[in-house]
Amino acid sequence: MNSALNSQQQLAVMHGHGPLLVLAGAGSGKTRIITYRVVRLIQQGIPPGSILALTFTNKAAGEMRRRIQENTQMLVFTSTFHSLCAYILRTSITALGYQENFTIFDEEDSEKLLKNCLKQMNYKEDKQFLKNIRAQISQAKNDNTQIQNDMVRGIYSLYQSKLKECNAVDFDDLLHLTLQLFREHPTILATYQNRWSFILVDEYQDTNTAQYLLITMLAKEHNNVFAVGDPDQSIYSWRGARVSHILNFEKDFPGAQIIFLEQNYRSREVILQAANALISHNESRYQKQLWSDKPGGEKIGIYIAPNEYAEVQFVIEKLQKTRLQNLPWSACAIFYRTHFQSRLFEDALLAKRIPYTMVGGLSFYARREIKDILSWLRMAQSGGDVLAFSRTINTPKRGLGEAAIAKIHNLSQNLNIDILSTCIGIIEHSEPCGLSAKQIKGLTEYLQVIRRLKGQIAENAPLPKLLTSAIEDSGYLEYLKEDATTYRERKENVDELVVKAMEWQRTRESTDLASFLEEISLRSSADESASQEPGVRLMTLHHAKGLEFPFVAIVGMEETLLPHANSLQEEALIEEERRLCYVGITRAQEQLYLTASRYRFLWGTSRTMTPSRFLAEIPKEFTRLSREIQ
DNA sequence: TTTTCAAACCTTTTT
DNA sequence: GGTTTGAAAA
Repeated sequence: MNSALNSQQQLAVMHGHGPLLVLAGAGSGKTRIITYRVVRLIQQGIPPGSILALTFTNKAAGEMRRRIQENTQMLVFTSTFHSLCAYILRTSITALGYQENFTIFDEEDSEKLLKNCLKQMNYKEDKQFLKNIRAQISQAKNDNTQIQNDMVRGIYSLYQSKLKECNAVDFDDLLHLTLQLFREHPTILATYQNRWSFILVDEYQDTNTAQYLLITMLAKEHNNVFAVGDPDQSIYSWRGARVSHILNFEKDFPGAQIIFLEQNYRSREVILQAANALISHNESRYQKQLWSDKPGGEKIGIYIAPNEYAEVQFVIEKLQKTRLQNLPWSACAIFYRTHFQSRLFEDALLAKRIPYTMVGGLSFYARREIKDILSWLRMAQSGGDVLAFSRTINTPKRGLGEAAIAKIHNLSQNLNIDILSTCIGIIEHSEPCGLSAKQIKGLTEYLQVIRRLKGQIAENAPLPKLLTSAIEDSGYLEYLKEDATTYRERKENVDELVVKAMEWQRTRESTDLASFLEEISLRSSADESASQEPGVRLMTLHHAKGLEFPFVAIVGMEETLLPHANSLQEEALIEEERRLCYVGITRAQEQLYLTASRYRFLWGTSRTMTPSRFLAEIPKEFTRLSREIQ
């Protein structure tokens, strides 16, 4: 199997013990190297259970696990950092004062909770402020730093205690609490240090400090870290990723070796030359020159459109031309900087009856009806989940609005018991709470549904059954019918959820509710898109990382879009935008188009746009101008 | 408590 | 430009 590898790749795959950093350019077979190395380790007699492979998405983890299994018939622990942490916390979180059936809050949940905090502390609740505080809390957790500002620190501590009350953790907590767990309980850390003697990390350039610390802690015992990454593809600094981790590797892991992979197996030479030229405009970077053994290729098509409709039209024409060369639609991809740009392309593709799939965007599991249904299960599983409570208690209407929820919540604080127990207390022990007779009746009905669900969970009822109960017994289906305009779509989604649950149950080992809910909360929107689906791919440049397509169009190549307006003030941010553009370009195998528009309708008015500086940074010899305008 | 309508927001990227 | 949110009326 190693015969297909070049000498540098072989060195990496055959590497023995000790830390190794593979600086791998775009398309140089990064992920393949990790997979091969794991296979090699197993063939050498290393127990599969002592290998840990970390990837950026669940989808990548799944693919790697599958390939390793195909080659060795062995199962290896492959996961994202977040899934790994959820796994560790699931068995040990009680040491930190949470219950082990904790819930993982998504963005929406944690934002709502933080908003409650602001309200309670009488701070203003406007979006800007909320976003700012949230970013600071997130940064503190990901950077492993303290918050300096007293006010923000106060909000942070209230937010954390509310999370604990809900028996919930947010995304960043998964990393942060695992770090805390390892620090405060060295014996727990030791079990994992002993268990995983070989640690492999993909996309190392995008690890944040918390993730970096986790790796160093876990690897302390055996010092076998195998990290693969490309500093030129670091595009997540806004999420706390630090390129310094990859640049300091030799210092952090003494005795580390470094291997460079500079042969690109993906793109035509002309595309690669353009990419090299573009990225060389970044001041702060490691010099490297990627080369391709696929000579020539069609020059890069550049088109500056008079307006956004002409831009869309141009891309569609090129798509149709490509289609004539017998390529499936799924061989084509359109990349854009921000999600809202997808709209025009969707409309046009729909009109032309060209099939397409959007990667990312609103996740299936983020839809309102899906979150409502899942909240019933969350509530039945963990009675302290205040957000799940307020989501379910009055949907459908039971006469228990915001005021009633506040009363129940107050009582729960006074009695110091969770929200569900409080409700039971009100009904069964007539705990005084100031609710009207009608509201008491509503609450009784609500509890009956929760009780039935709890009973079914206790009896280990199959998941689809649980979901159907949550949908039907709760009166949710009737509630959906109230809005005839959305009923059909929502009903379809709800049915789809049951189907997904059946599928899930069929393919997993552990089929309990907790693992189902956990997997859903950790699944990113990028994980959902099935790669077998037909159709042109629409996605953001961030989503494009790790993928490749024969045909690529990067659209909206304009100042304030790419580079984005928010990055124009700082050179470091512009360099990250340039890397983003570089990632996009290096996804293309055969054909690449870069397009911009002179005018664009934004925020309700037509605005004049300037072609992106990145277009000018690509030497003319690699491009051809399509249909010159003006 | 629920419904309705005007104002406010939006458009960075995500595990 | 379209959607979501909040304050006032029913």
